[in-house]
Amino acid sequence: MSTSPKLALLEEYALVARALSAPARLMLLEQLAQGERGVEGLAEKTGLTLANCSQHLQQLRRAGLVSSRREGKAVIYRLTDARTLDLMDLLRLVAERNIAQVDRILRGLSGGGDPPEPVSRADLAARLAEGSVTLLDMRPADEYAAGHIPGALNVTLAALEQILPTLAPDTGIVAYCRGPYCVYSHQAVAALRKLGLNARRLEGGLPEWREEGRAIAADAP
Amino acid sequence: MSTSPKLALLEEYALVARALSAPARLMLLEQLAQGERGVEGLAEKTGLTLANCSQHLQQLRRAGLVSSRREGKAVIYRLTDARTLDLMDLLRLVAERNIAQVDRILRGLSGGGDPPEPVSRADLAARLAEGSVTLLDMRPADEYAAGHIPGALNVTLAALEQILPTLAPDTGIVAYCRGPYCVYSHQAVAALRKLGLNARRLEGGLPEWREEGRAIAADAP
DNA sequence: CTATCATTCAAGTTATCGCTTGAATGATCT
DNA sequence: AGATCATTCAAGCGATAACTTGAATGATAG
Repeated sequence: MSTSPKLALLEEYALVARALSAPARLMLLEQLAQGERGVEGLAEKTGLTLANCSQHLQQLRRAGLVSSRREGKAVIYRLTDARTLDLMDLLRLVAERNIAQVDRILRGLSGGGDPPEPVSRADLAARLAEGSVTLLDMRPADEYAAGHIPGALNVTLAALEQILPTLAPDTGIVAYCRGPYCVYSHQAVAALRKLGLNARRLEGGLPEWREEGRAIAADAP
Repeated sequence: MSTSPKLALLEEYALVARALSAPARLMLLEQLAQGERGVEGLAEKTGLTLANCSQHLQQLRRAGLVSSRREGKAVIYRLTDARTLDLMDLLRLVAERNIAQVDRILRGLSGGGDPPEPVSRADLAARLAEGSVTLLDMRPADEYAAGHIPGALNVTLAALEQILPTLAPDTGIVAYCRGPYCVYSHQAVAALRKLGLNARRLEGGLPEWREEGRAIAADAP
């Protein structure tokens, strides 16, 4: 045999890991976790050039993390299955627990202080049912339109202060965004707490919410 | 800020993935899953040169996957926690399900036919308790000595045929080795089935067995 | 069939990785 | 303290990865 089967297997496992080893590809996966998309849309969202984006996507496909189908002239990519999300999540978990630098960055995002515990998805669902919470969706408008948690208000970071007066002052605020890799909800919570408001992040983001089979609202396409 | 916090975070997550993206480092992790070890021992087991092995270990440490402590002049490395094992396992799972090449290699290891379903650890424990199984430990003798499943017979692949006559002919045979990355038990089962014996692999390996809190026997050190 | 559009391929450049070799630490032992 | 041993650092080499640019492919629309 040319190379031992054991090494051949390890090469393949390593290929999967290597696919996850570039920030650009992690960004692509985060986008795909929001829902399937064509190459051009992904390139635009991530700021990659078209050709570069296509190459990254092919690498992800070789690793089995994403799949694609043709639709007219467009090629639509999507996460192969929920295991891809699991892998990303575990990767993040290991980094958060074991790498000091990650802790520093997260602390910086929270404006220095200790960030409050995130709200679990079950908790949020319960509080939404009884109407005792203001829910903010911090993602770009097009992603909000493609699907969001029912009752969520779509706000950008920049517009955050402007909508504050319209909020009921005594309900808690929960912010969410794309998911655990996304920093928008961190930044929103930091900004709100600086203003003395009782704000917390949702644990995970929209993909995790959807994965659990919870309700999703979407604007007509 | 020099680079955005989001990118900085992704760089760190990517660092963890990159640590898993070289076959040499996966081998090191497989060894460390057996138990902690010094650099020299790891170099010997994996066939890496000392300096190279040390560099790989440092990369794993930067990623938070392994930790180290000094003991006299030796530096002992170990897996940081069970999450490292989880990550390796998920990596393998994605590769097995989504990469056709992996299937081909595994089929080749099983001698062409469809490999039989592995035996679960709970099943094995039950059958060991009632004595209705012959258990083979296919790892090198020193790893067997450092810890093995009680009642297991230590055999090398080469010596497999010689010990066959000593086995009770009507009990099932279960083989295990280092864990899911290890091919010894695959090869043992293929060889035994070729001889018409009822042999199956244990699901996972010793690290998973230990992780579940099951009994381990060890020779006196 | 030709034109068009989204995507992919191919070639080239710069940076990084994995490995080797030889020297430098840093903790023990006499 | 000096010698010894395990490990780490540093420099150098060949191979590979990421990104850019420009051309090729493949499906649709006219």
